[in-house]
Amino acid sequence: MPGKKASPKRRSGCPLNASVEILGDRWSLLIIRDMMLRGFRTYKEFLGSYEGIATNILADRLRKLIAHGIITTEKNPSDGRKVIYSLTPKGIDLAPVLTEMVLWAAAHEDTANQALVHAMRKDKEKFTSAIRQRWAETARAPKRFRSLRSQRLRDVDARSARRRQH
Amino acid sequence: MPGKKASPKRRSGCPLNASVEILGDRWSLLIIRDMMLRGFRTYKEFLGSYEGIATNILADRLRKLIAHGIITTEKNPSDGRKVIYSLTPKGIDLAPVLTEMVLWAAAHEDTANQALVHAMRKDKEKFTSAIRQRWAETARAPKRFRSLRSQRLRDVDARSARRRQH
DNA sequence: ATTTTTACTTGCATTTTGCAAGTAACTTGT
DNA sequence: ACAAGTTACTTGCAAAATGCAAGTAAAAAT
Repeated sequence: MPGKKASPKRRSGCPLNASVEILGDRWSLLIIRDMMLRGFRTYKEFLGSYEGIATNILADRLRKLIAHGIITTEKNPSDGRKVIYSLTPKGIDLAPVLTEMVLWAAAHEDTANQALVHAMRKDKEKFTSAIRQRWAETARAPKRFRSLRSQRLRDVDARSARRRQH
Repeated sequence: MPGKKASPKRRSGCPLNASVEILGDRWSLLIIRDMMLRGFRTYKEFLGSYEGIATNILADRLRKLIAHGIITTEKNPSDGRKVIYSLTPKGIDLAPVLTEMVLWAAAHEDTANQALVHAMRKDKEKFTSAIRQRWAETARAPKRFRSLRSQRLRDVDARSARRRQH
């Protein structure tokens, strides 16, 4: 397998350890969520997400996700300021991880977003393949991300407006 | 639902955010792994695990996992020094999360433990229910944890001996 | 030409992590 | 009974990661 490279200093060869070293922080998976479920593709969108990531942390996490081959960047040809972030196949493959984490929390913690949870619980396979499908579409036509609306993270959708002003 | 309590200050109601706030660090899921897959139940065993967690961090993580209802403690009646840690149903329900994280890393990173990965990939349902089953057994008879041997994390099993001496 | 937008970087305080060295309660060996 | 482990931690301190506010450069809009 050509793409598989071992990180120079990993604590162990255990696959779970690899996952935890790559994704085990408070922000990386939320960025993936925003891309996968909300169709976010720009720095500004990530910054505006409800949980309120700090700009330096966001830059750092995006850099690391790129380094791990989970996302890629390209310039927006119609607007030279914008950088478009996309999920790679490796990134899209995180859908099942995300799904299980959502279902676990929904089952055991007090959380919002019942619509999303129901959709996931009803048919995991269908849900993850829908994400895959939708992402493949938007890769060609980056604008349309409408079809997921009804299943989106409502509380996050509600107001992305809680960002610190300066 | 009686058991579901919201953490006082959570960044958002999104279930993924809840998971990430509870499990999103470099150690918590490794402790769960050691309990679930290796049958570890004491502080000393966790300390000796291959990745080499620091003792103060371990104490902190165990405290937090208890606070979140993922594990519980009881004293070993035959040896008053020992504390026995056990997974709660909430903790056992992390098996699918763990499984997907293992499969993701196995697919995209250079990792060891092909036996475990094959077993998981072949039949996820079977694997997680086997863990559930096995844990239910060991809850009654804490000693026997033999049946998982063949599927265990080999590199972790290999030598738990790399602990810093002082 | 000036202002605004976008994607960042920089500096600094706070928090978390990691390492080494204790310590208290209990058990084991003599 | 008593010294010597064992076990499950705690404490102190240095290093790294995080979070906040402010700044900057390039491109676009006015």
